[in-house]
Amino acid sequence: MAIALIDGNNFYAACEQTVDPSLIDQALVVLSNNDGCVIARNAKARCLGILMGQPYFKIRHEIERLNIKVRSSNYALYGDMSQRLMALLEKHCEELEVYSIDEAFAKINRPPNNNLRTWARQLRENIYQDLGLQISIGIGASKGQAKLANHLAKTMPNHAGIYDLGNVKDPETALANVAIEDVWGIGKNIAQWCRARRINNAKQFRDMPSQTIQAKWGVIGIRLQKELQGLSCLSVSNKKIAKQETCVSRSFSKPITEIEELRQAIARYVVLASAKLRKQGQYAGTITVFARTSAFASIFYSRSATTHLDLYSNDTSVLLKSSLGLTERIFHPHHLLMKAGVVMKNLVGDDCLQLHLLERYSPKEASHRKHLMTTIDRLNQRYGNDTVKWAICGTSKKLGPQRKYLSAAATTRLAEIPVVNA
DNA sequence: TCTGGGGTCCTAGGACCC
DNA sequence: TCTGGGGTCCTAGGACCC
Repeated sequence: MAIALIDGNNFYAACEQTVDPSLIDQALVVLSNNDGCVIARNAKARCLGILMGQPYFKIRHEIERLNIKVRSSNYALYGDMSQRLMALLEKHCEELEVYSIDEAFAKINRPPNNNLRTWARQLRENIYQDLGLQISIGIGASKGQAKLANHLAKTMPNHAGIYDLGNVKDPETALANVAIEDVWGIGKNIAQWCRARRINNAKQFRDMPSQTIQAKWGVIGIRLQKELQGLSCLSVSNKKIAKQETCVSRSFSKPITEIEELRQAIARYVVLASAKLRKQGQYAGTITVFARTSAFASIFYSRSATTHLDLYSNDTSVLLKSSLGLTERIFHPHHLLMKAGVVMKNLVGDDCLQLHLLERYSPKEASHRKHLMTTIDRLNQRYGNDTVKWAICGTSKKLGPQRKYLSAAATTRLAEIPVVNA
């Protein structure tokens, strides 16, 4: 059994190009919420030296000078394209684990001749034909190897987006060519630690004494190493695992200094988080709200406050009541607050919801409330997020994100479908 | 002036219990 | 002066991912 990692190349940028043909052949970057920094770019923009994570305001002039196109992130579009991609992959793989918006692990049986290239090539063709998206496929004996192979599929131009660590001539050299920073699971800190010990690439990490790794990085480090050695420690599973927490947070487009504004912001996030809970079929037992200055502020300020609910809930008005009471505890009038959020924790599913002697509502009321929430969710889903609003959320523009370069909801809104002139 | 958002897993240490 | 041992639960913080 082999494991493949399949992902969309430059996914966000590619999605933008599929719905706007004028972007094809152009260098393109996609910005984060609030048009903060670069979170995706296509090959052309990369060649022009645009890096991931660069703050937009720092490179705006350069981007204009180089005539690079810019888009604000459009998650409705990416989410929808992702669903289509995953549905297609499911058809072509034995077992599929959706790992992120543009990635999935797949289990595949190796054919007797050990050659999976034919399967992979066919899959790439199908996806391109149906969605206009390019994918890369990495194959190995474990998730770690599959990730590594996927990296090689992208960086070795003569492999046409497919790399099978279990069926190539010289995997050792390829491994030695993967910088330690590019290994899945190795971030800034572990990489720094490795470099200091002259462990500079994936091969050296795989072969270093495991006791050394164990002593510093514990089970996580050991697991990483074993995965690279081809010993599978992380299983591939298509089961949806219930979330342990759910968070909604945003940066503001301008700093806020009034408690009323903070209250509105928290209210908006609670409304979104409650809808998320209902979609996931979960109820929260604990709510944390937080507010902070910009991470780059001269004096950093950050406060959080937590409350435990008497009864688990996913009813927006119940959660609003509990969380708004916490706002005073996190507000500070002399700090320019730039970001706030709410975290729902201690989540339980429909199936293991404990009944309580002192139920909040009578059975009849409870059923009414549930019906009300479902109706609100449906209306908002169908006609857009703010169709039914809670008055407490207010109308302040500061709290909404800045998205100057937003593309159309081309796949999720009938009125915005791209028009093709024959 | 402007620097994203939403997650997971693991560990250490404190509080508390018997 | 002496001041146990073993366990659980919770939280904060570190590290990482896309």
